[in-house]
Amino acid sequence: MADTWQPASRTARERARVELTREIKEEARRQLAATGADGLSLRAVARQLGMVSSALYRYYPSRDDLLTALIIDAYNAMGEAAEHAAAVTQGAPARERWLAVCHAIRAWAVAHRHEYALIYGSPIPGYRAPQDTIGPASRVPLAFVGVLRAALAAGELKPAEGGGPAGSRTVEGLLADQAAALSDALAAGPAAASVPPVAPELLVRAVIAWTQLFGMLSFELFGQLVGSFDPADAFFDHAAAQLAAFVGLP
Amino acid sequence: MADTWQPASRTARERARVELTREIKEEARRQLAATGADGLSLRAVARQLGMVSSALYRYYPSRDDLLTALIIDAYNAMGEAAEHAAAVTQGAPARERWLAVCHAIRAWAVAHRHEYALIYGSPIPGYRAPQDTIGPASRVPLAFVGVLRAALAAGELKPAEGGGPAGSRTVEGLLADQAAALSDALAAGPAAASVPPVAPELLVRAVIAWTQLFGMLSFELFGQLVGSFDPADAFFDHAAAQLAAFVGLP
DNA sequence: TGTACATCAGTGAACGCGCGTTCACTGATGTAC
DNA sequence: TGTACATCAGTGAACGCGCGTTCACTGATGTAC
Repeated sequence: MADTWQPASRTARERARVELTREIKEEARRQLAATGADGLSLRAVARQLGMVSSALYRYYPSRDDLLTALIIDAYNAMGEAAEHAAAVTQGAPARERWLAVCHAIRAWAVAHRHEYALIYGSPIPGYRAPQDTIGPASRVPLAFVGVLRAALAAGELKPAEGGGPAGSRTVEGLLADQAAALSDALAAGPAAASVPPVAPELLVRAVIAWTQLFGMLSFELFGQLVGSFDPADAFFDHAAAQLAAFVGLP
Repeated sequence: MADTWQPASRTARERARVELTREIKEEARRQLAATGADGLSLRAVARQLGMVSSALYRYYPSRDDLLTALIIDAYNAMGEAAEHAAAVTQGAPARERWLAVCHAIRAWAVAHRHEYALIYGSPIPGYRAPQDTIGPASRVPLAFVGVLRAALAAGELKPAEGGGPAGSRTVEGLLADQAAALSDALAAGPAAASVPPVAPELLVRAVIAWTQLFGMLSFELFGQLVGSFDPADAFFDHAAAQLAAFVGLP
């Protein structure tokens, strides 16, 4: 699922190349974790690996390509954490699964703050993300959608209604269009097939929950909660529960 | 409210110093807006101002001090936008005021993306925020609290209840302690006096709303919504309305 | 199995760049008598 | 009002640093006959 495997890299050269490509990326990730994205320098990576900086160009054509590899890996790692939580709780009540995914994501983020910042923090100046990142980036939201779909299929999900005290705000206008388009894209997606479609109203709620979740994470990791809910565990638990209720999983 | 004024800076030297200190900061802000925080270089600022880089050290003892000044200014600018929206809508229904503050914050953020990233994006590596930032940083949350307090006093606010379909999750344990401490801090704060205290339950809801709001902003400004609700206006409006309902302003 | 040639990984030097900060200096502005 | 001294803004050169990327090269690994 993660890396594509050459059956058994034929020549020693090929084996060495695969290995070094991985080692370079791993050393880069180590430096990223220690210093953050701007602390990442090709020269430092090469130094640590005992090679000369120009040698790295045999493996990554530029610093940006190395960064891209790290970004994709980070998205995949977090996506895998989310998917794993969903898979492990298959069959459990949807609310439990939802919470499990939330917590898995937070756990990953807390354990990989700099990688989190790399993908969800301020954009890196001068860096433009290539198309290859959008697949990995959507694994997290898709994990949530998966849980919601299963809940729908099992009839566990209260139809999006009664969110605020005055009941649900209706989704209309441009927002409805965007939601419908997104819903169509999901229906056409790979994992779709014969699962129930997600109503625009629910989809909007899911996206709200998604932004809320990452808003909390960014605040926690970037130090915005220091004066208030600093050890954020209790706050996060509570908010995640509210979110579950919000998407229809009381 | 913003800057302290020398009655009428006595000597020409003093006047020049005040002015240049401001000009340096403004040029720095211009470069920040153009390139982002790591694009900010003392030498470039000096160049643009027609002086030699070492001259800046008469005004700011180091790059970090200049950065700090920009950060404080950014917090103050956004805080002022929020406070202004609250002030202008004084007397209006609380829900309207809430939405006005949300929109004012977004408007500022969209118009000042790089300044937004400076204060709400990934922490700058090697930079530690001094104490002076926490006052300005809390103006936005305090603006929300102010609106909620007024709503409480006017009896407009439905007591925090019925958030999710299954009713409000209760606030207990460590979370309750943290909320109580925060509530006390607010009661002891400057703008408090004879206004009604904010119940922990409500406070937690307010903080959830706060994180949600900035979660959306970060996603919008940092490009995470590109595939879904890209022109985010409709989505933001909808979510802000949901948030108002969530804190008890249907 | 052995030789001749092609491929490719890694080297080392260099290019060209920009940065933050320090320091001894000069000349103008301010102050005290 | 005028002079003597102190304060301070701005200069220019320098220190010391690190970076991404290019390029001609060498020597080892792989391939074809």
